[in-house]
Amino acid sequence: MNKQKRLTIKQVAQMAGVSTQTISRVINNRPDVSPETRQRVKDIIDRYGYQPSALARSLIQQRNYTLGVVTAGLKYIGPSMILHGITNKAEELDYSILLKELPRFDTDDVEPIFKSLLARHVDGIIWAVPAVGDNQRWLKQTSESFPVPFIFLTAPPRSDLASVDYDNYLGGKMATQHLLRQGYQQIGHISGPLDWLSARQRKQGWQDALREAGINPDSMPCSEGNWSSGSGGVAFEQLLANYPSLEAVFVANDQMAVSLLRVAFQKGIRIPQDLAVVGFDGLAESQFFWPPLTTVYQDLHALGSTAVKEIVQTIEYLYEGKDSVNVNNIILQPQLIVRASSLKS
Amino acid sequence: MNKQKRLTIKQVAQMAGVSTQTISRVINNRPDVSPETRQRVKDIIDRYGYQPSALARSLIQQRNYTLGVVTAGLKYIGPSMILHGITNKAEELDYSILLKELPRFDTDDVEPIFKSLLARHVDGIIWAVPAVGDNQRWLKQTSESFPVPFIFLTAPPRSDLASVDYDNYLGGKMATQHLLRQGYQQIGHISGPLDWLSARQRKQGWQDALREAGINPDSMPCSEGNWSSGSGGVAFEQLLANYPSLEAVFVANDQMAVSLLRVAFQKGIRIPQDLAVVGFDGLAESQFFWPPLTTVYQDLHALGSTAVKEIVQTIEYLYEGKDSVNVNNIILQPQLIVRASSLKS
DNA sequence: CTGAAAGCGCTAACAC
DNA sequence: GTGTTAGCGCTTTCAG
Repeated sequence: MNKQKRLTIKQVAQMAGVSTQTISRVINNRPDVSPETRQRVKDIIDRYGYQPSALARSLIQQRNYTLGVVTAGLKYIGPSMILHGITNKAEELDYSILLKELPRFDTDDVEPIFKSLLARHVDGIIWAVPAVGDNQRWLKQTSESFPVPFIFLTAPPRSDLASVDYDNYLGGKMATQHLLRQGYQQIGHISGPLDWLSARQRKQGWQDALREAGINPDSMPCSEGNWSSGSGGVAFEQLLANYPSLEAVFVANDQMAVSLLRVAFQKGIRIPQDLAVVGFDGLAESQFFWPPLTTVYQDLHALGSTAVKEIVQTIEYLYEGKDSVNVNNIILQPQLIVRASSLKS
Repeated sequence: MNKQKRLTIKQVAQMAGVSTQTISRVINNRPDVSPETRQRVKDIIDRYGYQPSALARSLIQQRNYTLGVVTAGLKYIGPSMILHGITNKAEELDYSILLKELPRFDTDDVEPIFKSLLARHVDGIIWAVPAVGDNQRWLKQTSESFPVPFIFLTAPPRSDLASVDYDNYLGGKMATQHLLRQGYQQIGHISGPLDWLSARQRKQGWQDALREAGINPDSMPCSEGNWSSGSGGVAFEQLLANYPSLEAVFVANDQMAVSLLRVAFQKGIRIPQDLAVVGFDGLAESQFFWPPLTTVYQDLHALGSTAVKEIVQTIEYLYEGKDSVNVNNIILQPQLIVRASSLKS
C-alpha cells in the first residue's frame, strides 16, 4: 500500500506561488481573490486532490460539524432504525457522526463515553439509549451542566432537557381501544420487560384503556416477556393457563407476537376467530405473518432524523450567538395498522 | 443550558503553577515528573474535569485513533449486526468510529465519502457496503493508492486488498447438500436479487452441489426474490407453478422464508412432510417460525469485529514503521443449523 | 486584491 | 525534574 502523505495548505500555496491565505480564501469561497488566481489555485487543488484538514479547521474555529451519537443494542432492529434516521439526516445537514455503542442497555458508567466524545469536540450529543432500569440515574446529577447541546431519544419529558420520543402510552391505548371497539372484553397483555420505561408505558396504556371502558384492568391477565421471540410464546402459555376465557391479546412487540402465533397454531387456537392479536412496532415482516398482524407502527427513522434536526438547530443558534435556546420536548404519535389478526370477521 | 468553555492545558498549567509541558507529561503518564507535582496536577485535573483535546493531539501526532466506517442499509438487520461487531471491537481497542451510511446500496459516488473521512484524519477505513451491481467499480481505478489502510467486508478476495467475508458459496452448498443427504432430489432455489454478489454466490453453491450429486442444476427451478419477506412468497408461487413436483427449497434468506412458510400453509402444503425448507442468515427469530427453520448461520458480529481487529493491526504495524504489511483475505465459514423445517421424519 | 503575523490546544526536541 | 522553543494545518486579523 502506497501511503502517500496528505498535502498541506502550505505545499499547495507553494505550488501556486501564493500565500496560504489565498488558498484558504479559495477553499472557503471567500471574496477578495482575483478570478485568475482563484482558477489557478482550484486547478492545482483538483489535480493533486488536496483536501483541507477538518481537524485543523475545527481546532481554530471551535466547531467540528460532528455529532456524538450514543446507542445500545445495535443487534436489534429498533436501535438500528433510529441510527439509520440519524445518519441520513446528519449527512443531509453535512454533519459527521461519531458513534458509541454501550455494551449493555443498563450501563450507567457513562463518564468515559462523554469524555471521549467531548475530547473529540463533538458539537452536540444524541443519547439514543432506551431508558432501562436505572440507567438514566447519572442524568439527575449532571442535568444542567452539559458543555454541548444534548438530546434524549427516550426519556420522560423534562423542561430542562431536549427530547424526542414516541408516545408509547398512547400506542398501548390505541391497540387496546381498537380491540375494545371490535367488541372484545377479555383483553390480556404480554408486556415487555418492565424495567424498560417503554414497556411500562405500553402496559399503562392498556390498563387505562380498559379502565376507561369500565373494565377493571387488575381483573385482566398480564404476562411479562423480554422482547425476544421466544419469550412471547412462553408468556402466552402463562396467560392462557391463568385465564382460559381470553378473547384478545395486546402484545408489546411484534417479535413476541411471532411466537405467540406459532403457539396458538400448535394449540389449535385460530386467529382471529378464537383470539384477536395486536402487536407493536410495525416490523416490516409483520404483514407477512400468518395471519397478517395488526400492529402499532412507530417510524423510528423519523425519530432519528427529528433528533438530528433539533440538535443541529440548537447548535446553529448557539453559534449565532443566540444565548437562550428554548428546549423542545417532542412527542411523536404512533399509528395503528389494522390487519387480519384482530378483525372480528 | 450552561455552555462553559472547556479548559485548556494552558489554564491547567497556570493553576498548577507549572508549564504546559509538565501537564502534558502527567496526562500521558510519562516519567520525569516528581511525585508531588504529578499528584498536584492530577488533583487539579480531577477537580476541574479537564479533558485534553484529542483533536489537538491528533494534529500533532498525526494519529487519530479513529476508524472510518462506511455502511449501507442500516434499516436491515444484517448491516446493523456487522456494525454492532465493529463498534464493540473498536471500543475494546480504544478506537472511535466515524460513521457514514450510503443513501443506497448501489451508490457509486463514493468520492465525497472518502474526502470527508480523510479530511477528519481517520487512521483506516472499513468498507462494509455489500457488493451490489457495479457499486465497486470505483475500486478498480483507486486500487493501490489508499492513503490509509483499508478493509472490505464484502468483495471478491484480491491480493492487493484486505478483506473479510463469509463464504456464501459454501453456505449455499451446505444448505443444498444437507437436503440431498436427507434424500431429496427435486430441490429448487429462491435466490436473492442477482445483482448482489452474495445472492449469486449462494445460488452458485446450490447449483454446484446439485451438479456434484449428479443432478443437472438447469433442470431445477429457481426464482428470484429481493430479500424482503413479501418477495419470498411470490417467488415461491412461481416455483410451484413451474415445477409442481418440488420436494425441497433452499431460500437465500430467512426473511423470504417467512412468507414462503405462510404461503405453504395457506395452500395446505405441510412442511417438512410435503416440502423441506432451508433458509439462510440465521435470524434470531427463525427458530420460532412454524416449523422452526433450518438455516445457514453467519455470525455477522464476528465479521465486524474481525474487520476491526485486522485493520487496527495493520494501522499499528504502520505506525511502528514496518513498511510492508501483508494483506489478509479472511474467509469465515458459515454454519448449518438443522431444525424441523428440513427433517424427513 | 494579497500577504505576514499570531494563535487554536497540544506535544517533540531540546535546553537547563 | 522542569521549562522553552517550535510547529502540527489551518484561519483570523490586520497591514499594505
